[in-house]
Amino acid sequence: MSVGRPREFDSEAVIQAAMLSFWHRGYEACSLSELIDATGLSKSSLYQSFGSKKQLFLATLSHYCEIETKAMLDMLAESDSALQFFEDLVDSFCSKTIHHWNSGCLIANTAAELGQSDPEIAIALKSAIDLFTECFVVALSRGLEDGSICIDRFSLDEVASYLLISFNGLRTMVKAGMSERHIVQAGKMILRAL
Amino acid sequence: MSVGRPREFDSEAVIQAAMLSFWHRGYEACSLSELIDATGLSKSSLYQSFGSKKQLFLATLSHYCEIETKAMLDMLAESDSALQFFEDLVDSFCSKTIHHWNSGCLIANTAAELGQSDPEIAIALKSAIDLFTECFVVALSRGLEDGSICIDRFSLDEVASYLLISFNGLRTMVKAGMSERHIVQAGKMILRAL
DNA sequence: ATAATTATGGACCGATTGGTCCACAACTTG
DNA sequence: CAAGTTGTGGACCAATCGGTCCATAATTAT
Repeated sequence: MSVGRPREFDSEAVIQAAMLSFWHRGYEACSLSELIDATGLSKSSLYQSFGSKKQLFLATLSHYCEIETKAMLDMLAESDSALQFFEDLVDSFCSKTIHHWNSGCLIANTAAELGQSDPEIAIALKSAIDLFTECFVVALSRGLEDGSICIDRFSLDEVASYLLISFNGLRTMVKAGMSERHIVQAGKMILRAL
Repeated sequence: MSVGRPREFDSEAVIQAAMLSFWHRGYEACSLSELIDATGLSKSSLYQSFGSKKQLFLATLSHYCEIETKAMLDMLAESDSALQFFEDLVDSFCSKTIHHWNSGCLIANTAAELGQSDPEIAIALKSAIDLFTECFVVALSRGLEDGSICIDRFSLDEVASYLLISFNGLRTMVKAGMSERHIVQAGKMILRAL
């Protein structure tokens, strides 16, 4: 074990709490005092452990990618078919309309708010895109195997990108307050491409 | 003419300048001093004319809707067919990948950053969505007339919503730095629904 | 026990935030 | 010209921003 006073908090729990704050409020709007309240850490502990607000944010971004892709792959594994997986995924986006629990997708939010303005965040966004795309590629290829999905004229990663784009649009528009009927029908139209 | 000292600036030009600042930097990140620099107004003139940062933002939102929908309807009027119009629209989104001139769509950016957190902005977002949807409905019905577009199983406004959603996803992902090939191919897939 | 190391809380920092206020400039109307 | 009205620039404001620093607590290694 290392020398010195042991840390009194669970790093992952802290990142999880910070992630929720950033997710709900956006990067700029989420102040240090909010992060301190949410994580329960003192300012100095936060800075000692993560260096800066931006670095903490980058950590939450990669944590987000990790848990979201893991959740999707679990969901895929339990689905009867790949198509069913995608339908359930779309349903989960839409159902959040009702519960007012919607904060969109952290990646899409970050892309919209910060885009390419910061090089480090731009890199994180790019790798997040790649990760989610890869996740959908896995699902799509299972769909080709189990016959629930049919793809022609496009490659797997192109279709995966299409889904990523459409799903992000869907979640953002849910957040924007689009009517549930339009969201649900759009979800069906998106999946008609499969 | 009204009594008192006449104002020395053009309201629309000020809103246009403010719009560009908000668009490029986001609501929270765009500070008052930036707005003052961009508009050329003094702080007191800005507050006298618009009341607050938020109200100025609301004004820029409605200005954005006005000029963007007008531009789209002009584009539609000059298109050979409605399908051609949508293809050109998608091309215009994609070409911005190259020019690094991309700031996404102000409505989508605002939805992602602020969502339902502020009631007045939520209302503005809703009416923006309705306006853009209506714009697409017009284009789609022209497509039904000129035969360039075929719709079955869905109503006009549902397809319009689908396009709004997909286009917003597209523009956000351009901003996120997705590769041009994936963007272009996704654009094609989106339009396959028509 | 003591030295070394790390964690923590809180005081403190300059800069900036959105916003107010007021003296004065500039104009119209009588 | 005087009275009335509105626009403008800049001084000013409390609050908050992200961030630093340091004395002290808590632990391990010697």
